[in-house]
Amino acid sequence: MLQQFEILKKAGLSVTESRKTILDLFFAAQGALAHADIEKHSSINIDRVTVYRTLQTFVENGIIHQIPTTDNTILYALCKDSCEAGHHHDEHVHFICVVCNKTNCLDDVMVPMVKLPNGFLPIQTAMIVKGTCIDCRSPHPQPFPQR
Amino acid sequence: MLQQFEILKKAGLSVTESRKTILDLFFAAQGALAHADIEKHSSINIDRVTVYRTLQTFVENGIIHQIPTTDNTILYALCKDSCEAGHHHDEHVHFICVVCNKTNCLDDVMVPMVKLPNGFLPIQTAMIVKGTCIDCRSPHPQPFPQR
DNA sequence: AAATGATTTGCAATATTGTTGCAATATTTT
DNA sequence: AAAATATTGCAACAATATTGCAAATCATTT
Ligand SMILES: [Mn+2]
Ligand SMILES: [Mn+2]
Ligand SMILES: [Zn+2]
Ligand SMILES: [Zn+2]
Repeated sequence: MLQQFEILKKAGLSVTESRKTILDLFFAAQGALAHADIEKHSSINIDRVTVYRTLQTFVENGIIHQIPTTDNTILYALCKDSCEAGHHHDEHVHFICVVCNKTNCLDDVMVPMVKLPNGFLPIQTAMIVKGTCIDCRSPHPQPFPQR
Repeated sequence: MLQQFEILKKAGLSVTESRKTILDLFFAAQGALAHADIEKHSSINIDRVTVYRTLQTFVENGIIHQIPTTDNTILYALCKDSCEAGHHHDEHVHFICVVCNKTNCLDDVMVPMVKLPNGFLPIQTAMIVKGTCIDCRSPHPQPFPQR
């Protein structure tokens, strides 16, 4: 209830209904969200355009980070406190379950360093692991794929 | 001239003009290609739909592989010989230059292993490094961004 | 609390990107 | 060369993304 307010304030952004609502969705979500997940969420009625602009603003201000995918989609997930505008600090591994399609931030698994050939100067590294999550291999798996 | 023919034959695919032409593009390219790069290539006149279907077929048959991105796009690059239908074998690092936007397969840089928390069973791992390439830091940089 | 100015939002219009069915064409097999 | 099979292009459609602008909301000042 108060948390979104603080995050937006800290980022120097106006505190609007849309932004609070979308932040809420991220807090409630068990994994990363795509634009479509937000737009099509049942209990929400925010214009597509506003969703686009909000996500962009949040990325630019270090509130959420992007996760690359291989399906013409971008996933977004909440940043940790350490992220700042322009300079993200979340080089953790992302895990995409190929069964339920849920994407987890493995906040405790850092992306390992890797030695690049001469001439390539790294700025940021992403690591995406595809596989199966525990829910999808347990005796009582999720009945349906998520996305 | 003969190479595309062999690749298509080996994959058990019909050898068609479109497929040979698109394969040519990949051989000529200095980096990975997006759908749009192919569709809009000057010296080519293949229907959008055919490009979609060709890329899909090539991926399914281990001729090209996908590279995840963070801009509602999928990049594609030629596979090495070791790739087979259904089972790709190219867990190498990909480098995206943030200046010229060229994407390189670093074929010799393997994606490092990483220990996951309990319950996450990995199948495939991707690693994308963003940074600047040598061309874009040399005294005579590329005049214009590519994409 | 009301007024002011700055920012954000929704709408409409448009552009771009992706999907599907089907007939015409090209390729492979006989 | 003919038959069988697979691919292509077109058309229609669906989904996704971008832009300008007026109305509404939010922050700041009085
Ligand atoms: Mn994350
Ligand atoms: Mn590659
Ligand atoms: Zn799962
Ligand atoms: Zn470059």
